[in-house]
Amino acid sequence: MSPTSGKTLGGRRAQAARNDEVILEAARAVFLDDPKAPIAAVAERAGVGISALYRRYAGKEDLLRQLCHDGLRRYVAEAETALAEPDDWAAFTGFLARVVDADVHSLTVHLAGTFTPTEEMGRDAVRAGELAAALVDRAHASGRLRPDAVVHDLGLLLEACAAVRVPDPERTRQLRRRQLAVLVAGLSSEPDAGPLPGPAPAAGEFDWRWRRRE
Amino acid sequence: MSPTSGKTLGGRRAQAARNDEVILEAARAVFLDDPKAPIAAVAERAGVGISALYRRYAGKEDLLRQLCHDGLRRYVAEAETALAEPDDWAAFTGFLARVVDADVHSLTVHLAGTFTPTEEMGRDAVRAGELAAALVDRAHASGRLRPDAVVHDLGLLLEACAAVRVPDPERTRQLRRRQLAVLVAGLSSEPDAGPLPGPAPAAGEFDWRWRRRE
DNA sequence: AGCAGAGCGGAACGATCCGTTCCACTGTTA
DNA sequence: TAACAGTGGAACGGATCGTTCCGCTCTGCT
Repeated sequence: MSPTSGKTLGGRRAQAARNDEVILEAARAVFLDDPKAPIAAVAERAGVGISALYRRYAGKEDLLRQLCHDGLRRYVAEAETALAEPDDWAAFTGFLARVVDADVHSLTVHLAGTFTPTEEMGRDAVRAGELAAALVDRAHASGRLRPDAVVHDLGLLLEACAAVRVPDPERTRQLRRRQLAVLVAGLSSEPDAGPLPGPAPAAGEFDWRWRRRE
Repeated sequence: MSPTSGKTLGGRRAQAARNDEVILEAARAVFLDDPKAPIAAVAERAGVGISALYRRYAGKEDLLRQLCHDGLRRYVAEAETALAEPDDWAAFTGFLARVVDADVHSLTVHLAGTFTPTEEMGRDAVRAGELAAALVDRAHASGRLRPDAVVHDLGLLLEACAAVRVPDPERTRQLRRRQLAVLVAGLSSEPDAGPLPGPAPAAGEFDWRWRRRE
């Protein structure tokens, strides 16, 4: 059986296909950490040479654009998933939680402005806005969202959560969930249900900021 | 009367004294906007030459350190002012509002790690932590702060507000106040009092992100 | 009046960084 | 075994930035 037929690729082709994923993953991690990171950092993180990058993307801008677009699509997908949820308030809060967990906001927003967007991205952005508006409308309809909250407050809220960042990704997720809980409680018109989630932020947890960055 | 005597300096000396302020102000504005900004940008913004900077500071790191230390001192000062306020909850919220308005968090945190801190800064940082803890204790004592909130939640909260940024500084302040209101409401154990402050974020207000940054 | 020098503007320099290109090499496919 | 897709990484050229330096101006003193 020829290696090109069937689903399983062997040898070099498989390596190349795997690299597709590895590179995207590395790029995501690197540019989330520092939007201005050099492209060589992506290659290093992925454990590949620079050529492997330039074989797939016309240049840095192309990679950034793709990455950002992926984030936007993820946002839209999460919104669609949320709209399928019957409970209005749960749809709203679940959407926020998943978007925060996926770190989508950093991808779409902090990378914006570093490339010229495509028309398709513009369309997706409009659609993202519409879906978010629908979620907010339903949250309003449920009566649990305070009346003076508007769609674009979501932007501030997501920004606030994305701003929370510590070296450990899992801990970052926990702290963001906690932050989100406070924000959602603040947006709710009803008294809060449970306690704040996750281990509370501790004393030495932000000292790393003061370590010399190179 | 000799220009060197008395308080009023004339001519060149006055110009120099004025430059002291102008340069610090420009540096604040520039590095708040972009912590990695070149030193030439500070000079340009201040309307002076580069020499005027190097006459006052040994180098970029020196300027950054001073700027950051100023922010830290401002934080401490605001905390002390707040502690003089009789009402426990008002002291807490007032402190947050003033720190957010002064944009102190960006100065101390986003500049940290770009210079080697002095011992005095370490002492001031400790003191800042103590004062913040005192404010949180009093807020807890008032009964309006939800019991599971801790001192270091303030760090997250301030970070969240600092993350809000639009080109216009005054509008930035308004949006931050709104964000702060949501967060404070979320941290409060009692139902919220008034509506969210300020004009709500509007549709086209975040499009600037997508404009090509140079 | 005249001089010494503080204060300053901005060109020039050297170091570093970064995106991109290029070439030699390797394993695979036909 | 010939052709080539895929790759690693050195090398290049341009850009950026911190810092230095030189010449000028205006001031304050003698």
